[in-house]
This record gives sequence, structure tokens and C-alpha cells, in this order.
Amino acid sequence: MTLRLHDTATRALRPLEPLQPGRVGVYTCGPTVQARPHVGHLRSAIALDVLHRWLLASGYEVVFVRNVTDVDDKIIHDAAHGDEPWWALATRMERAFTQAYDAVQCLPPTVTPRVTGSIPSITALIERIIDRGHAYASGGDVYLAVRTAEGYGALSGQDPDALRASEKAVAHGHTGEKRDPLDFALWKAAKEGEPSWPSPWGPGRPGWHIECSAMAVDVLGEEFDLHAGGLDLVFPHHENEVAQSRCAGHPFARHWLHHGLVTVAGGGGEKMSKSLGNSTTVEDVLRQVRPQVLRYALGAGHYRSQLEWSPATLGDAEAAYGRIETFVRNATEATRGVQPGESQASWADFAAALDDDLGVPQALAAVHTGVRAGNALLDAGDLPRLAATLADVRRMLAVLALDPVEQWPAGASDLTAVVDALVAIAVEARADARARKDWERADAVRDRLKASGIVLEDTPTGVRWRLS
RNA sequence: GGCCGGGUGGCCGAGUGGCUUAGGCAAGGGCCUGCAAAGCCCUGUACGCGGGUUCGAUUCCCGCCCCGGCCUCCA
Repeated sequence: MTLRLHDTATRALRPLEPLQPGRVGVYTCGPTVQARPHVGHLRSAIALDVLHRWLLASGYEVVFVRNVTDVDDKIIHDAAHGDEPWWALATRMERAFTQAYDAVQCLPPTVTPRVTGSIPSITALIERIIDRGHAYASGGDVYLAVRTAEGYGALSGQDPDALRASEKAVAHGHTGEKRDPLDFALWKAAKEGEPSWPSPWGPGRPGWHIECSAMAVDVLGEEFDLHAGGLDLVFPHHENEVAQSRCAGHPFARHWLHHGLVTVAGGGGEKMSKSLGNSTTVEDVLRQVRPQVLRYALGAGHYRSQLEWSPATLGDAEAAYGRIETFVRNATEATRGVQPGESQASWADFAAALDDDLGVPQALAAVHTGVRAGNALLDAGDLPRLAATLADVRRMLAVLALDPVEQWPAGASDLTAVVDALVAIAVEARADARARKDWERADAVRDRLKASGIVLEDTPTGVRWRLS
């Protein structure tokens, strides 16, 4: 089995063929740490985390790079209007992103390069591009001469002449003179009061796109396996990354993967973004639901699909994930100490689904098939085969970071044992009443527990309780 | 205006030139239960509109309508 992934450059499914067998290098464009993360950012991280985990599960050694853009126009602007230095804002927000990623169990990247830590690589790369005749300095800025970049527009399907005709394509905020409106800044001369670093062209800071080219090549080399990011980055960001990297003589990424965006129901259905003022922060959501439910809500669809965020989204996820959790909990209790018996077939379907462009929805169908089969075995009391099914289901869930046992254990303040003991007293009282066929009294006990949020379930092997 | 992607049963959400036509939620029926809860079984016959290709299209082609992304910072 080989993993096939959609490649933006060819608009087709292509097998992932690593440069070095057994090792995959992935570069993904991380956040600009300007504001708190919203659920769209997390959707991105979760989609790529499934890729990361599936590569690991498939036996690859993975170098997963996710950069942090910690200096840019907006950070400088916001910090200037607030009461803290730009680097303090960036650090504070980077921490918020890290917390959000951790909360939903995204594996940490192998390395997290930052723009402010990569200035020498960036200036060296720009010099190389200038030396090769594809960039020029002007008024302290340096621009890439887009017309000298062979194949410009191929990744995103843009026609340079058509772009030229579109006034919008002209980048803003430059101080030097461009030779062509399509040219974009590799280096921006410092304006009054802005952070800057020394360079051969005077004090300044990197343009938006060059950082990623420099950091990717720093870690992964001049040619690497996969570059990923949101669909909104295809143009101009990724197109420009390709252009400047090729102008530097680097083959760059062999495969391009882009995930769909989160849109907002109601308000016109447009993309969730900070600048449109329609974003829901991760913090807000995690006050409403458990992180595993948010992970399910953002990760259950296909990564290339658009995900519409609506008031129903979290409720739907709670219900769907709840079914899985219920099975894992019930089966775990029932099979405690039982050796797994005959193995089930779900894993093969699951693996085939993920190998086919990370088909998470179909992979989840395999999980649910396992859950249904497992519930039937639970009813039948076939514990050895139930144990095998449970192991299978949990193995699948682990790849999606949705295993209720391993990945989302109860916290340190867990009072399960205490409640267990207390509920036992009530259950005994109810059992006495039931033995006398005093249904009224028995139901009263159950109703009182329910009012406190504890649901009792009678099973062939005894009474179990759960929080409603 | 240019370049992409999409419109699937009550809802979410896969997928395919015909075959048992995912999965979840919700709904109805049944089983289990003292009653519940949880679970299992069964049921619904959907693919925006109009043409075309085809023995046959939801799936391919053309046109139209609608929605989203990019062309400006953006996951």
C-alpha cells in the first residue's frame, strides 16, 4: 500500500515518493502570531496532524517543519497600537497557538523555525537570487523580477499577463521602484520605528514569502518531499515561494498539499478570518466543549473540503464522538483482563481509506463498523473477540488522535473512584427496592442521580454509571 | 473580469458509469428491559436545473443557476 495525495501543482492524485526511502520531509506554513488562534487555524493543524500521524503509522521517519511568522506588518501595527513591544505580542500569541495545538493533541513539529531566527539564511538566499540575475535592489528594498522566473503561475494556475491586468495583483507598502508591477519584495527597507536587521541593502526585514523558502531549505534541503498549507496560500504565497526558490536554483517542494478552509454559516458563508471579523476563537469553543469534541468536529471531514462552521457543528460532533466513546468505555470495562481473540478486518479498510488521499470520512466509517460489530459482541458476551475488536478500534482512533483512553484520559483531578464508591451506595439501595419490586422507590433513586448528572445503565453484568 | 473548487436523502458527510448504491445524527418499527438507559436489527430510495454522449449517468461532456476560495494580509 502506498499513500497517494492530491498534488496542487498537477491537480491530480499522486503517490508520495520520498526522496529518501523511509523518510519524509514536510514543510507547512504555520501561523502569523498576531492574534489568538481561531478554529480555522486549528482545522489546518488537525488536517496536517492526521497526515503526520499517518506517515508515522505507515513506518516513515518524518521531519515535520512548521514555521512561525513572528514579525510582519500586522504584528508591528498591533503592537504599536497596544502597550507592548512587537516581540512580546508575538511571543504571547505563539504561546496561545501552542496551547491550542496541544489542547487538541496535535503532535509537536520536529522543528519550529522562526523568521526572527532565520535572518542570515534569508539574506544569504536573497543574495544568491540577485547573483543569479533574478532579483534587484531598489531604495533599500529587494524585488524578485517575476518575469525572469520561468513558469511563474504554474502552481496556482495564474497567467502572469492576466495578473498584470488585475490591479489587485500589485503588492502594496513598498518604498523602492519596481521594474514590473508583478515583482514582489524579498526584502523591505525599514521604515521609521520599525524593527530591522542589517543587510547588504541597508536595514530592513524580510518580505512575506522569502522566509518560508529560506526556512524550508535550511531544514529540509534544496529539494524536499511535501509542502502543505491552506488553500488561501496557493496564490500568491506558495507561487512566490516556488518562484524565488527556483530562481535560487533550488528544485524546492516535490508535492503540494492544500487543505480547505472553514467558512461561517449565516454571515454570507464566507471564510473564517480575523480580518473579516467572523472568527470563533479556540478559547471560546473550549469553554463549551471538550477538546476531543472540537478535534472531531474539525477533523471528521475530508481535509480538502470546505468546512462550514455553524451552531450545530459542535453538537453533531458531540453525538458522533459520544457513540465511539461509549463503546470504548463499555468494551474496556467488559474486557478488563481478557486476552484479545480473533482479529477483525476493519483496519484494512481504515488503512486503505487513509492511503487514498487521507480519506478520513471513510476511515471513520471503518471505525464505526468496528464499533457496531463490537457492540454486538458486547451484547453477545463474546469477550475474547470483543477485546480484539476493541484493540482494532483503538488502533484506528489513535491514528486520528481520538482514542478516548490513550489520548484523552481523565485529568489529575479525576474523582471517578470517589463517585464510584458513592454511586455504589445508591445502587445498593436501588437494588434492594428492585428486589422488592418497589419500582417507584427504585426509579426515585435513579431520578435523583440523574438530576445530579449521573445516568445509570442496567447491564447483564451489573449496573454502570456515566456522566450525562 | 480572470483562475480554481463545490451544489448528494430531514441534517452532517463520503462515493461511484450499472452491482448489497458509505458512515454518523435525527425519525419510524422491532428486539432487549419491571420501566429506562445503552445496544442490536429493520425502514426511508438522495444526488442544483436543462440538454447531450451512452444499452444505461448522480457519476462523462456542454450550457445555465447558485455557493465558496484566490487575484490584497490570511490556515
